[in-house]
Amino acid sequence: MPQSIKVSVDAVVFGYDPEEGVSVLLIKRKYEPFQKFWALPGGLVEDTESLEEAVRRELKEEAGIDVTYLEQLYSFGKPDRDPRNRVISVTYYGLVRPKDFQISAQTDAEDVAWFNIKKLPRLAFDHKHIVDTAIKRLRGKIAYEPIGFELLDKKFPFSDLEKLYQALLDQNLDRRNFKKKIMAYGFLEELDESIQRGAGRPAKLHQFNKKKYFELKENGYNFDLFL
Amino acid sequence: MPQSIKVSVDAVVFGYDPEEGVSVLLIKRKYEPFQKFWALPGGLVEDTESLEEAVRRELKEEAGIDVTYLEQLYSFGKPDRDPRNRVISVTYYGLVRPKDFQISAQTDAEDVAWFNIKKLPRLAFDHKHIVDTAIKRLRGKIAYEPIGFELLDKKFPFSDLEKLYQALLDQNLDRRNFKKKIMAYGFLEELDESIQRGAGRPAKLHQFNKKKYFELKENGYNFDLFL
DNA sequence: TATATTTGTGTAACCCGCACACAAATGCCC
DNA sequence: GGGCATTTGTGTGCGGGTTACACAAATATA
Repeated sequence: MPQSIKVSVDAVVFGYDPEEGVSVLLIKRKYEPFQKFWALPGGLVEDTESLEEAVRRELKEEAGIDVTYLEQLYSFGKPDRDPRNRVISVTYYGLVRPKDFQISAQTDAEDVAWFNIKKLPRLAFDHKHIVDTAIKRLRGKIAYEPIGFELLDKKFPFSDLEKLYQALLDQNLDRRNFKKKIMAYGFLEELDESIQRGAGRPAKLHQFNKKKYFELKENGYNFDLFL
Repeated sequence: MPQSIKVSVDAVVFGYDPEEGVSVLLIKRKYEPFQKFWALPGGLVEDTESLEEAVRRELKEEAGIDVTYLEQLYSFGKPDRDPRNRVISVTYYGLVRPKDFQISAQTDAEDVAWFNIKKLPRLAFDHKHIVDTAIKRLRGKIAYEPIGFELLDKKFPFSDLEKLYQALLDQNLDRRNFKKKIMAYGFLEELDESIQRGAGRPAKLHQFNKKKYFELKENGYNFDLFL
């Protein structure tokens, strides 16, 4: 008896906005099962594409976005996770700057939207579980790799970074110590430009130097930020 | 056109012996492709079993072992990783006490053996890459979770633990500081028994207290051992 | 009996993480 | 225009934890 398992990919795409906090991209299902439920973007892998290609294709097709950072999360394979037939899902999580894209519902989707990770709706299939796994992973990851920058503008005030970490880790950070630690690594550059947003003293813009980061990493540097 | 992708599981099972170092369990393939090549134990997932069940079944069938610790590693899905047809492999890594089992080749396998991770033979498919990924993951993991004990006897001299970490991390550790740090966590108990192996002063036996570990973990303790 | 081997143990220096408060620059309201 | 609210920006000191380091104890072996 030949195997009859389907392979799909699903993506947890995170976005960030200093005002809105950390969000996840969801699509509203047009068809059964779980019609009108919100769900993760994803779909079946085609025979000739790699897993990562499949994810990027689906994200483009279903929501019209390209992620700047994409990493495999976990593979979910319980026999009954899809009521129709056996589907194992290889999941990924991605980071994106929401302002860079105009999201829009395409075929198969009735709607597309960003949801703050603290205010998620009911999700289809085991997608809630997948999102939880992704959040846990992201929290762990930012503690030892500077991927947070993928969520910020190219140039950003330092407070954006601080707020991002606070939103992700759900805890307050001491501004002075945080800046000291980050700047000590040497991959974050302070620019001469400033930006003014609302009230308060203007903030100097900062920029992540990816090349410098990789140089340091090559030389066996390591980056544990916090406990 | 329906999808025609097969799903398999493969396992990187680690074993340890204070004399031999860290080893991986491999099987010698009986059939093409890669006939007579060494490869990871694994095989196609059956329609009704979960991924983890599939791994455990294959390990039992192909090598006659039960692992004490098993965790998902990564899913490999390049279209051409199997020359016959499209197969994506969900891989796991496991830990086992080699002495607990008498490994033996079963159907499909011409032979089964432990190979020191520093002296691996050429491997079939992309299995070399999988093993490398597993080693990297294991190295990372033992730095923040005490899973090393799964590789040691229930009762062991402290030097076994020290040697295990040195073998895994490929670096020397200061005995006094290492013991201080480990014992400070409070989940390792020093017993009254001693053991004598070869020359030298007899060593007191130690034992990992799993229950205590989980208590500590519940209470929000965390365990980063080294940089 | 002497030698080699392995286990077992404490202290002092140093570095890093953490706590902590006030001034500077701007917007906004009156 | 002045005062107030808001946000950014910056340094020091204390304490705890990590690291470096050496010698005695217990046994096998020659």
